[in-house]
Amino acid sequence: MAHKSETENAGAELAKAYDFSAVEKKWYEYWEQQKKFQATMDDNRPSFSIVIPPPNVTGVLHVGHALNNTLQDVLVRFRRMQGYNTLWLPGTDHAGIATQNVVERQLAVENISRHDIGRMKFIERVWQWKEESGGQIINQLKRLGCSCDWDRERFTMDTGLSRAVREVFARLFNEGLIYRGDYIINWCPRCHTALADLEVEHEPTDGKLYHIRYPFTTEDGYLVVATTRPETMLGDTAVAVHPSDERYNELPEKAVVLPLMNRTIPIVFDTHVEKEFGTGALKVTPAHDLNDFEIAGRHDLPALKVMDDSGIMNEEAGDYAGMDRFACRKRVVQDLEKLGLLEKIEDYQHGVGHCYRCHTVVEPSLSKQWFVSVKSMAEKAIEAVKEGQTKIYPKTWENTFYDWMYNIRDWCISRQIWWGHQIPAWTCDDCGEMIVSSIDPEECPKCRGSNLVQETDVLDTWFSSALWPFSTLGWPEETRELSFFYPTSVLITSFDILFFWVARMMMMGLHFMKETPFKDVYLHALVRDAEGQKMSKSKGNVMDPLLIMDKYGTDALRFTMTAFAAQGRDIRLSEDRIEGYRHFINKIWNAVRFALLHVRDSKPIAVEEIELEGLALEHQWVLSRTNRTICEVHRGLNEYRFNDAAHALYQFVWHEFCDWYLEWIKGDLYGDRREVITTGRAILFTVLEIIIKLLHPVIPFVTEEIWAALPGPRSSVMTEPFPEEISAWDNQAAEDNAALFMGVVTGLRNIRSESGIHPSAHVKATVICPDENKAEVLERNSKAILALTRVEELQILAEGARPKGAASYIFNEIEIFVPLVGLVDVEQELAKLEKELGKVSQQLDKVQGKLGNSRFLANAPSEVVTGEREKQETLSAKLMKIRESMERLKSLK
RNA sequence: GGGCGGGUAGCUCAGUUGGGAGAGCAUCGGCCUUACAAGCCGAGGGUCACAGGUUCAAGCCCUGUUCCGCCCA
Repeated sequence: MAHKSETENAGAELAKAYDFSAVEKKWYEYWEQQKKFQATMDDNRPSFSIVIPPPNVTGVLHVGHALNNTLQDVLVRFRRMQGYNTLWLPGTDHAGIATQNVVERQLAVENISRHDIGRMKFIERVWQWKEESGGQIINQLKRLGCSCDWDRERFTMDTGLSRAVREVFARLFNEGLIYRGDYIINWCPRCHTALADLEVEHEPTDGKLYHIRYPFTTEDGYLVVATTRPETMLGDTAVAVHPSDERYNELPEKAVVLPLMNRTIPIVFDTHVEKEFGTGALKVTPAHDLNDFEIAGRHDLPALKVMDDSGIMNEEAGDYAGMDRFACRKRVVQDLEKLGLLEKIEDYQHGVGHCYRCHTVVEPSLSKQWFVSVKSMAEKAIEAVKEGQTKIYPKTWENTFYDWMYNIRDWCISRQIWWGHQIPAWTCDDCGEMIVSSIDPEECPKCRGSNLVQETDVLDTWFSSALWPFSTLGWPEETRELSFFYPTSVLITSFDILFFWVARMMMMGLHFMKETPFKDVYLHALVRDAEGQKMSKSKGNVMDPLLIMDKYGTDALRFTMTAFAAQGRDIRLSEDRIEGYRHFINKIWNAVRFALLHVRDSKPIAVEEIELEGLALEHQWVLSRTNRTICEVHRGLNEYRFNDAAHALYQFVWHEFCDWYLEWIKGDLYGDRREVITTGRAILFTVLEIIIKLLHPVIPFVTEEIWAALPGPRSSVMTEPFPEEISAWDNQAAEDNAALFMGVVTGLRNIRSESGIHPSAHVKATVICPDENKAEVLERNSKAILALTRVEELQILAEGARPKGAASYIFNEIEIFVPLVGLVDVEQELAKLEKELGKVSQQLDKVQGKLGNSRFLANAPSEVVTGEREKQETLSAKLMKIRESMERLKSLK
């Protein structure tokens, strides 16, 4: 046998433990350099595409990203290996408010505000910040191993996407689906901008419910209204009651005096008033409450703003002008108290809206804003899901999706900030004409004037994100990319942006591309800490994936994420789990080290060339198991059951390939029969290669390192064909026979362990197996049994006298004995058997109960009945053998 | 108030047309057996939240109760 010299690279010895740190960097650089991630566009291959949920340009990688992007990469690598034209398009989002906040904080250090430097300069600063420190997350995604096509990286503010945004805006405006108007919107007094309804987070807050008396104008008496925001009363223009509320059937007059302001305001009747709330009388503040605004519209009431954009009371607030809204609240309450107009104060828990960016309490406020009329688009999106053009996984989210889409309200898209896509609308200073256009107009189409002033508001960041699946592919141009990759294959994202993003992409995609943007949507869960708490900086329970990768390696993190990604359930992550999967990575590494000792001079057999007929049981078995694992991995990944795929791999690699197969074939490999050695090596090599390929999408780094160390010429495992089902390998008989073999081995090990026989002690064993075929299987594999159990001598008999002083184990109809000359602990053995007897007879009772039931026999399918009959036979045979064993032991006493 | 999800071993969770309760970790016992102590071998551990119903048969289907979590108003 010719040995290759130690210096040769292929098949070189691997280090004793896997050192991921050097390996990860090396391979990522290699992949990037070799352009392995680049999308292909071959006409004769199917396409698979994913657009990344663009992280905020201000973002840093958190565990949620790690989960999200691991799952995407698993699918992308899987499909790429399968030969699809695969595109994973990366990029970042300009994150209007968040980014503006970052740069404003920077300016604050220099003691300047954005207003000091003006809009142009400020935007320059933001771009400068973006170039210097934005997009850190891109490198962090690379660290995670993401195989994105980096040459196609996009940014929501880049030229192409900005063009798409303007195009969409202009078209929707011309179609009448974008309009501008005065409505109540959510205003953040800190960010100085409007927010969409979705951008407001409602938090249960312990507040007060103030009951305030509004006296009648001439008569004695008063109406009592209840409010949680008494400062808004300064802007009240009416009081409303329900027309069928008996308490207010006979009002002395139809007006009251607004306390503190001494203004007479009418009492109106409106069916939208909740009779059960408070006293049933509602103060109406049209400029600061959505419901009130709607009531005012029905009754033609004026709207009076009493607060400015910073939450400071304005001149309409009379004596309270200049006060902060919360200070004003206190003062108003004090003053009412003094006037004897405060009926009572109750503790009251209610949801208070906060800005999702800065957490300031949001103020509903009347304001002129731009809106998208989404009703008709929402209907199409609903239809697309109902018809299955887009499938949502897990399916349970479909209902939530419908529910929200049916109740959708127009989307406020204007933001009063500077960083973002400035709305492409101009007003002619000369004639007042409004011009909306995708390109900058040079003159007013109406009066030919050139004094055009552009709208200062910018668009909601989600407006540009909504276009992501087609704007990134070159729309509005009809590009080759669009024809290849739109609609995308699947969108993978977290459920918490189903409405923010997914729904809006659906609407825009259907509207402009006439086709849903993705065939599937997979919504994954939230990553929580070990206690199930949401991770947050303020709680201090965040786990930094970068530190995790430093400590345990990227592959360990990725495997953990994949293994825990069960549909519909949040992930509780703790370091213990990641550590556990690092052990798995190391296990693979060591299995390969072992294999390399043997396959160095071999090569794997081409799958179709394997002669299954004459193969030894261990090989037939492992091939059968390999094939089933291939199928399970396919199914798991096809159906987004990532955890199933990961568990199938873990179970097979560790507990079948390592624990059984490798131990089993040692006898072959270390034996002296050349053809046995050759076959053993070849099969081992074949299976090993399949395993590495199967694992690659989940754990790309270690598999690539291993792949390179395997003998033979080879390039990247990334571009190897992914293993497909090999149905010829499916072999139930081999699996049954292997189970028999394993049962006997386990029985012997059990006896050794339970009887306290030291692993190095020499023992002999007897197996009584009445079934000829089975006995023959055991006979053929008896050398392996000896090796795996460290038994010296094994007797396999069809029948015969059971040894008396022996420990025993009963496995189906097979009895296993290890004679313990004079050493057997009779009491202990009896106790063991007694326990076993109890278990078995309980099982038998259950089975006999069923078989004794005529309705069971009549109704159950025949294979179930047959199964129960077989079970009955096995169990009663076993029971008999246990009894016999016990008799023999008792005779020793 | 409305909707959704969950309650299965000590912990975290699988359990896909109803038909033998599973995994990982943890625990206990024994082992440095020539790939791996980041390992190997063996073992123990569950009224599947509770109550009822459908069925020959329920962790799974139906009804109710209860607790926890999330979303919306």
